[in-house]
Amino acid sequence: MPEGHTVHRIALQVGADLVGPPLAVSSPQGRFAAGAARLDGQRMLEVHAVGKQLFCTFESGDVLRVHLGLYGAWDFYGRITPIVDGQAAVGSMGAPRLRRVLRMGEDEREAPADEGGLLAHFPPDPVGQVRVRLASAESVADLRGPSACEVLDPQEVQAVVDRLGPDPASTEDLEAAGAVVVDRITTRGVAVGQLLMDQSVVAGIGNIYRAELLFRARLDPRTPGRAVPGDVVRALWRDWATLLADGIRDGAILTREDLDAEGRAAALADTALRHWVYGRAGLPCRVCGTPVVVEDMAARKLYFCPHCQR
DNA sequence: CGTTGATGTCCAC
DNA sequence: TGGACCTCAACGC
Repeated sequence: MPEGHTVHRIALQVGADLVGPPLAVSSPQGRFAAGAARLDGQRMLEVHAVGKQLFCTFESGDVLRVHLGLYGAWDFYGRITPIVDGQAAVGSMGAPRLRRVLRMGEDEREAPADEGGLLAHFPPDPVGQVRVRLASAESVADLRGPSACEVLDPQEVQAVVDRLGPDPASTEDLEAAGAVVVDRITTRGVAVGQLLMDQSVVAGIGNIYRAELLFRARLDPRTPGRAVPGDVVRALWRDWATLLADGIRDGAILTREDLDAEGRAAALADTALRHWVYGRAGLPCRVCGTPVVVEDMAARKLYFCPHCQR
């Protein structure tokens, strides 16, 4: 579920509803009891995402670092402020609603407000294994299934960030960041398909964005980094910035630029229509009709069109 | 109702 | 390189 766009959306949601007031921080599951006790009662001053990492800074200077791993998720309850223009902008007229979001899958699930009677009472009882609950008087965020959840000091945060490549959604100077990515790709003998997944090369790309970026560039994922022209890497970086911004806006990975408004709406409603090649092994390439290939690359599934991507 | 696999990363061998 | 982590939807029977 979580490629970079998801984590940036979570940062926006946490920022909208949990930054500011004193928070009750707990670990209903118990596995984060010590960390929760350290944060309990503090205000969150700031939250931001870098790549797939989420950082929440508290007034003591403690920073909560969360990585969702393969199947982590946040559930929000209570006041949930709309975060994105269009459907509903931060600070727009859109009224906050009682609902639940960000539950598994590429899609954000908005469950009926009364599902399972969860919202009959507020705050709702934790469901299942909740590693951390952040609760204000009006909003609750529950974290489940993360691969990382820990309290760091600012120096430790900096060390984590320093190990990450650029993230276009947390970088002011896109061109300078692009130069870093060009250097980190064009000097390596490793396949470009592997390098795009390497968070120390460029941050936030996961298996779907990897496959789709390479298709959009018509680039063979197996090409060694040093065999990819610098301007092609530069274009990949700019395309990543575009796709990431779209993903943060849409709450979904929709990479097809061939769709009209109606087609986009259909694709947002149906994962099977969203991608050029990801998840389409054996199905005809949407451009040339050649069956899409899937093969293993560094223990992950790699999808590509053997005709278009040469 | 049991099995499988997934948008990720780390660690031991 | 393979397993562990830890969760749940999708699928098969």
